[in-house]
Amino acid sequence: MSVRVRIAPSPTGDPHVGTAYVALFNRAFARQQGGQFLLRIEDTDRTRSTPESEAMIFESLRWLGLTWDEGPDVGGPSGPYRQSERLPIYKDHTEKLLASGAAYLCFCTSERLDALRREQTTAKLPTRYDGACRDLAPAEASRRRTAGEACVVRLRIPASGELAFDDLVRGRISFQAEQIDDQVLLKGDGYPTYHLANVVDDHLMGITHVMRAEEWIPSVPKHLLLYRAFGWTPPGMAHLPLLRNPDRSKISKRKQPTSLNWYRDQGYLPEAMVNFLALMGFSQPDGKEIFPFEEMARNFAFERITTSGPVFDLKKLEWLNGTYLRELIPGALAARLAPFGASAQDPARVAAILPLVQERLKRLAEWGELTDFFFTAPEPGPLLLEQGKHPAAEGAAMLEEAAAALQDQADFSSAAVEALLRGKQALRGWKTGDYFMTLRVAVTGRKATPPLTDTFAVLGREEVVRRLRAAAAWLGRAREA
RNA sequence: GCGCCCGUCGUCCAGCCUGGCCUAGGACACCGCCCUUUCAAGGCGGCGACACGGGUUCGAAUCCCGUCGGGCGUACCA
Repeated sequence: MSVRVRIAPSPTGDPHVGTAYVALFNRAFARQQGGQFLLRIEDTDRTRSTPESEAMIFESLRWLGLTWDEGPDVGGPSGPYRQSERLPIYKDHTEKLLASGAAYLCFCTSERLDALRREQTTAKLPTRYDGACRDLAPAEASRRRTAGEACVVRLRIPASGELAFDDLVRGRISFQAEQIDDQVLLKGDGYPTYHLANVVDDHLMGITHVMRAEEWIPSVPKHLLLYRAFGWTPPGMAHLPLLRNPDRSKISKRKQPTSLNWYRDQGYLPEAMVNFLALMGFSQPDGKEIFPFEEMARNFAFERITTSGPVFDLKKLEWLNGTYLRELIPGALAARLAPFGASAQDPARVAAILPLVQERLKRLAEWGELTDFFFTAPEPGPLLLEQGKHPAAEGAAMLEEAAAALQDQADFSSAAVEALLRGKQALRGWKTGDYFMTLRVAVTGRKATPPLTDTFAVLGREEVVRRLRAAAAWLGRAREA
């Protein structure tokens, strides 16, 4: 039987990094096994689901290259892939459960339930449904339902017994039935809860392995009971660790960026993002840390997945991104930079700058701040006074001399300019660091830049001379003041 | 509270299943040095962990028990 796996995100809010994480692992397994990877939208929460959110999920997963074989937008043999479009299916299955007694109708109001929960909490008791409707006579219950009384459908959990399964990454996990609550399966609005929809869909869609986050482990026994009640064989289950904030709580937007949009806008490369996510809980047999998706798929194994929750470390992501950025060929880098301002700039100039900033770029969004002085002359300012131990007068002289010499320099290549400047500096006995830093600040307005003469070559003679003179003039005025 | 999951450097990961090869290895970060006109990149080096306590064993990071710690769940949310 061919492997079929899925991710089942809820379209609420921004596309979450955790969704991409789980998608990656599922897709890697499917790829390795030559199986299918499906995308199912779990939009059973009517109050929180939005089409915008769904669209962003599609978009960001595609951005990461985590595409799916079947899904709401691409179709497939097991559709519909949006749970809101499968309501009759859940209804039918609920009726079967009701008929067999595996589930029952519950007429308790949410007010009563809330009060019950409060009492249990203050009494330090486990908060659970008290079973008020559990033993209603079926005939009586269905009469009340037909009469229009509001109700939900609850799963009837057996009074005792062990519910266990073998997690593919964690081994055997078991629960005692008495600890489990009679879960709601069908809500008052006729929509299924996660538990019902998830089990029914996974079965009907032929899912062979459920790989999802650790937070779902406690709901497995309910699912097991559902599979049993329907007479179905449960799929293999693998629970991935939960991504964590630096304080080790479950990753959340208040403590850490979680939106895939944010990572895209910051200029993290999708391939770096995928590689980084793979590093969270997965490792290559040879210890290699930089590898593409295909290589992850090749070596994927449940045994290679870690059980403890990894902290999402932005620092390491940034490093990884930098390594991917450095490997890009110039044309590719220029294309990636287009959305970050480069598309509005002179392509020839951009191309000339690229080799100078490529190894200094950690995120594409840094492009602007790293290169603005190539496009706009800096305003001479006090930073000029801070350079070296020479007085303002001498600084002005340095700049004037450099400007004069450069003005007559026909060959403006980096090497030629460097030779000229070094000659000047040696002749005058100026300290190397002092001299070049003064020139640097004069021409770029900052203390950290790509190699100076390379920068000069890109800017061109006219521009460099103009900036040197402007800075010298400023220093001259500063001396008078 | 109750249930479940987890516990190796600050962080990610290797080692654990199949005890000795571990005076615990790699990566990020940090610190220092080298290269160097600055910043990067690169090279070299440093700092730094088996949560604790018992047990099993000739021998335990590895097996068992307990304690402690962290996390998740405990919804007509997923």
